[in-house]
Amino acid sequence: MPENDWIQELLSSDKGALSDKQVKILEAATEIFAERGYAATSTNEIARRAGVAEGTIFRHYKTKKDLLLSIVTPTMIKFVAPHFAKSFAKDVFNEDYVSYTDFVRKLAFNRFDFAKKNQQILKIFLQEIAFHEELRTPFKAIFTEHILNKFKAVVEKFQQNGEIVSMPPESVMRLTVTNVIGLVLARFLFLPEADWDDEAELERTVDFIVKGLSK
Amino acid sequence: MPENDWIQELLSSDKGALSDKQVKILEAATEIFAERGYAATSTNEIARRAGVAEGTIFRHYKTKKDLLLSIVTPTMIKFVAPHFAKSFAKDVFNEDYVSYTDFVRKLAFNRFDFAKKNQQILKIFLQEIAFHEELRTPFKAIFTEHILNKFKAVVEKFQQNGEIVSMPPESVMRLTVTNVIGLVLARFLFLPEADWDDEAELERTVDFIVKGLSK
Amino acid sequence: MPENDWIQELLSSDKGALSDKQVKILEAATEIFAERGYAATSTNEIARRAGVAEGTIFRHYKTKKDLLLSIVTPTMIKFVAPHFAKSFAKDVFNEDYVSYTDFVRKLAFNRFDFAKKNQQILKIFLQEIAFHEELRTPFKAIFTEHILNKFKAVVEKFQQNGEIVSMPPESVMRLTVTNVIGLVLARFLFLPEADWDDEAELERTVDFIVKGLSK
Amino acid sequence: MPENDWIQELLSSDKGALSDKQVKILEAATEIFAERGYAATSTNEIARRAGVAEGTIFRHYKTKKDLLLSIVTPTMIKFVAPHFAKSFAKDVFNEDYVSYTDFVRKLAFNRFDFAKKNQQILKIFLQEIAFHEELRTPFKAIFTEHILNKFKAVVEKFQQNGEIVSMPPESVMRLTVTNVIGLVLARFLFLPEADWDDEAELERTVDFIVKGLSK
DNA sequence: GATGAATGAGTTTTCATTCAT
DNA sequence: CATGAATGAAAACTCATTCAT
Repeated sequence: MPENDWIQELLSSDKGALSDKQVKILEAATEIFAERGYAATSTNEIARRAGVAEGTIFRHYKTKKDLLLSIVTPTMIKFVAPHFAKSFAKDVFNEDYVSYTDFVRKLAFNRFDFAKKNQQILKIFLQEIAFHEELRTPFKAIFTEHILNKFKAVVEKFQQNGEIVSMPPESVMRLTVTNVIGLVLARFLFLPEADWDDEAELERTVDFIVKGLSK
Repeated sequence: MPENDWIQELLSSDKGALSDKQVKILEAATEIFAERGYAATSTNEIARRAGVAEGTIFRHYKTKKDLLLSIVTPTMIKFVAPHFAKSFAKDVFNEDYVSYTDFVRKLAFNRFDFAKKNQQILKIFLQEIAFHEELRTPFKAIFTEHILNKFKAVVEKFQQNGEIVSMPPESVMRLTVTNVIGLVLARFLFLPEADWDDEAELERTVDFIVKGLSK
Repeated sequence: MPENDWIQELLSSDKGALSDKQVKILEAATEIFAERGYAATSTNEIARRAGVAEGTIFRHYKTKKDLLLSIVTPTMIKFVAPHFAKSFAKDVFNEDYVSYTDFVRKLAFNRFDFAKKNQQILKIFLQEIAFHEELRTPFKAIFTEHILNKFKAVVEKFQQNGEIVSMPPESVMRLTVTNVIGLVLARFLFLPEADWDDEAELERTVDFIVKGLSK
Repeated sequence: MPENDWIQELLSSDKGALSDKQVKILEAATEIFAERGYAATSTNEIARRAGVAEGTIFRHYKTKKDLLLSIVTPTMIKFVAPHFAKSFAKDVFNEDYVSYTDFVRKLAFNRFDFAKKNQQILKIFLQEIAFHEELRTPFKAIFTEHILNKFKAVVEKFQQNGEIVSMPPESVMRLTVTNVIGLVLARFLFLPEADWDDEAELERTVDFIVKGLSK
């Protein structure tokens, strides 16, 4: 079940003190939130699928929303925060790239892999960020602090050395990110049943971005 | 309120027999569905914002889901079906284009404009299509029948005449669509507050797509 | 539609001023009350089956209960009150009988015929008399005044002349009535689908009563 | 409260795991269903009379109809199914009778006693069987399987030995049953206030049936 | 008279949350 | 710690009745 990879990571992370029941609750909630959406999911159903009593959920999570945040927030942070050794930010931004191509390839493959392992949570995140301030605010903060400026620096570096076209760095970033996310969503959300050659499609997408931004 | 443009069109369309209260219900429901999501919206709140009794909603729409479908379906159809004279399909696909650039520009400006006028409904649609079979099935059917093959034909034509690169037409379509939708979402959903130069950003996006796909 | 015979009679009776729509409402209500019961029937459904607007019902009948009473009361009265020329009371009680057999035969055939023509209303009556004081009180009054004493007199007459057994007249009446009603209910309510020889079964029932009560 | 005898039996039966509140709900529902009829009873009122929250009802019974069936079905089954040691079927049909008189007496006293102890439920049953397929179908099945043929065998035996008259056994059964039920209904439903000498009335009824059917 | 849209009180049912065991 | 019965507030939906047209 690669969609629940995050739980393994949670378990092996420092907080690690998750009881057996707690893990089952998180797994069940993740599944059903992804299937039906947060608001349409009842705690009763989560309890049943997790094989625990309804009261047990509230022993570990004060409210249903607490449960949602407990599922989504760590992944959201892991998506960005640099103190996770193998994280995106470290991998992608804290290295020196010889070319924008290099950078985009790393970015795309890295995030594609991450999405593959966290499909359900990412789906929940995408659905719910629109409706929960508690998700939106920290996400914006983390994103701005850890990603935005580093990304911008990378873009400006390769604009200055002439590899990529002169336009507002925000536009470059938007176009780059759009295509990575677009691939991920098409692959895992919209057309998961289709017959994908992941490697080839990733390469095509990277080539497309780079050529589109080339001078 | 350009987000509710669709109601004007509904009113002027053949079905047109919408009572005053019915319009208010549709407007209120659209607003709140977009704000909080379908499942988190109560009919009581819709009634209050619409200024009608709760029972009135159910006189016009058998169930809450019926109300959702009544809001989303017409827009979904209008998005595609060719018998609406000025529709997307007619505009974009039933013409001859001298270049893929031409086609992409038309597509991007046309859909950008449509999205601008139908922000709320499109947001609702994007949120809810994941959870309602009643939305997914007809959408797939309409999309497949009215868009897919025509789009593919356009792509293959310009692949044959050498304007765009040789790769699976599905990939070309995906990359093209991703960037149009990506722009629309960034503009109206994720960063509506930012300082956008719509014209310029559209042009940049079109150029990017075309250059990225050029041979 | 012999079950709605009563409406014909209503029409031809003195009140006779029933509009076309009114008749349709009475017919529809009778049907649905008999099918689902009074409490489980909505005025909306009555209106639809009658082919009139819901408001029209309330133009003719102040409340839903009014409609019920309008359907059930005349039949209930007709069942007993002597001023309807051809009524039960006249037929059965105001004549001289040469034997109890004679009397029971008349009673049984007469009421069987009446039930056959008023199945639906009788069903409604039986169901609803348990729950509506407005039905129970007048029924008791009419029954006591017009039936009870006359019936008792008949019984006592044939007890005195030795045709039937000595026991409390109330018991004789109960046993007699039970068997007439029992036949009617079995025939029209419980086992209407069975293969009945009405004539023979009536005769059997009459014989049974008379023999059971003989000295 | 002899009308609720069934609950005692339910409690002492194998399922016995009825919580305190559950018993109160069943008692309250039985009372009000009998008073006003199923359709005219609100779950809110049941909850109030039972002294529980409305939600509690639905924790134990998925729907209001479920509650009805939970009340009526066990009694209905107990009325017939032979595996209840002291049940009607065992008592009445599985013994050898020396005469039809013997049989009718046993039947009448036995069912009279049962009715006395289950007045409310039997009233609900009689009212609602007309409107609920879920009640009608199992009742017919149970009745046909456990009663009909055994009863018929008894009748035919005494027709052959000449104690009772030659007529279709169905008619004999109808006349017999009619008078037992007729007595029960008169006694407990129609005229419970009257001054009854139960013993005497039962004897009269038995004598009447037997004499009426004698050769 | 007839209509049917509108009402609002009421109905059944759901659900997050609590708490005694 | 875990349970699951109980809660009560709120949800979706129904319905008899009214009233402007």
